[in-house]
Amino acid sequence: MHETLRKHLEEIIDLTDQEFAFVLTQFKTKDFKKGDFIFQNGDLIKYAYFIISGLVKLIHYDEDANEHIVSFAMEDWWESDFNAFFTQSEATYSLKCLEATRVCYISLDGYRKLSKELPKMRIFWLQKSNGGFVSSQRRILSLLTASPRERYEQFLREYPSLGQRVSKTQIAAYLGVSRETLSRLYS
Amino acid sequence: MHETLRKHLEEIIDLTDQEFAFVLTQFKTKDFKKGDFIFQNGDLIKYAYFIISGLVKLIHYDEDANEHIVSFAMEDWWESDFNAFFTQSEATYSLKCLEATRVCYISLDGYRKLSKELPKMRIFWLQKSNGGFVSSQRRILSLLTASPRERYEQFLREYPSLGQRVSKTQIAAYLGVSRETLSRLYS
DNA sequence: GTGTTTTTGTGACCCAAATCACAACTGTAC
DNA sequence: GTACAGTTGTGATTTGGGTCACAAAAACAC
Repeated sequence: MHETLRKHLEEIIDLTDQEFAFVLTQFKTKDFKKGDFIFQNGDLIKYAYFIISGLVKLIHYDEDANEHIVSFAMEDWWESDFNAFFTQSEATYSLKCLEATRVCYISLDGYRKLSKELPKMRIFWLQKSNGGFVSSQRRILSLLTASPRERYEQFLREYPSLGQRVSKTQIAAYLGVSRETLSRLYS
Repeated sequence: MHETLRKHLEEIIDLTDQEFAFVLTQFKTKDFKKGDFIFQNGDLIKYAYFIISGLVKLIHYDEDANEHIVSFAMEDWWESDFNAFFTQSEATYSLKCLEATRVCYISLDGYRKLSKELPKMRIFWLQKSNGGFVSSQRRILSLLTASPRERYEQFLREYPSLGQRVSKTQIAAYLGVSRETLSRLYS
């Protein structure tokens, strides 16, 4: 099971068995059921989560309790309220499971310890962070320029598997359109 | 003049005079006039830019040649088409000066050399990258949830100086609304 | 299985924002 | 100074997408 994590790390950096064993000392594993919250808006965020299996959504509730999806995350992705994690403060987002999900999670201390004792982890995290930044900018551009139909097509192109795995209601909340508008796009 | 860069780095990491001197060997400086392009859509992106003074916009042109502003960047900010920079490929964005602008720029080789010889530079870049990611997510949320008026207010709160420095037309292209709609917000 | 909740499609209606158009008001160049 | 380009406000008109409402179809619980 930890092989998933190892393979993920080794896409970017090489690790000896000892090094990986050390990495693992900083992680714990936990299972969540469909519908569970990994954390909620207002919680103190102690951990960053690596998803071994399953599917989650990072959401924000507006004043009218409408849900907006900041991102989906599935197998092999990292997720957290990273602002709250790095500043060890309270979440403005919530993380909710769309499927039964298994995660490995690490504390900020663990994160720092790994960075310090195993400097190549910083290379790993830097690359992940850059990747996240670049894809956020792509999403901003999509929201600025594209019509609902185009956004939906981009979404399907970018995450083909999610087209099936996730309800239209969820996709609509991710694209920033109403459920009804999304429904009418392909009719 | 290089003091701007040094102070900026030292907000995150400490540097000796020698270390900073080494950092400087990897940078060059260049001046641009108002209206100049630092790079354009299609250019091979060799550099990342640190802005010493001035103001630029990172833009994308859609099929109808309408301009959409992905981000503004001013004194003390980094900017580039980071995807193109890290993969040494062609820009999908353009970077244009809204004011006369002086930049320090660094190549990907320089970036790597610095990271290697001065590992704390990785700490610096990781922190910058995380910051960029977090603020992009905030912008995504704003585009998903907020009305044009709210987005404008958030913009003024986040970048009070830009409210004066930048024309309404530019702000509208950043907020994703038409010039006319923005104009009607405060009348 | 049956009953209940969630998801999806579709119609009717409405409104916020886009678009088009024009005039007044900056600048800034020479 | 005059000329010219860019910026801003504001009206008239259109339209894409939101909202409300309801029914069919899946998914889930027990």
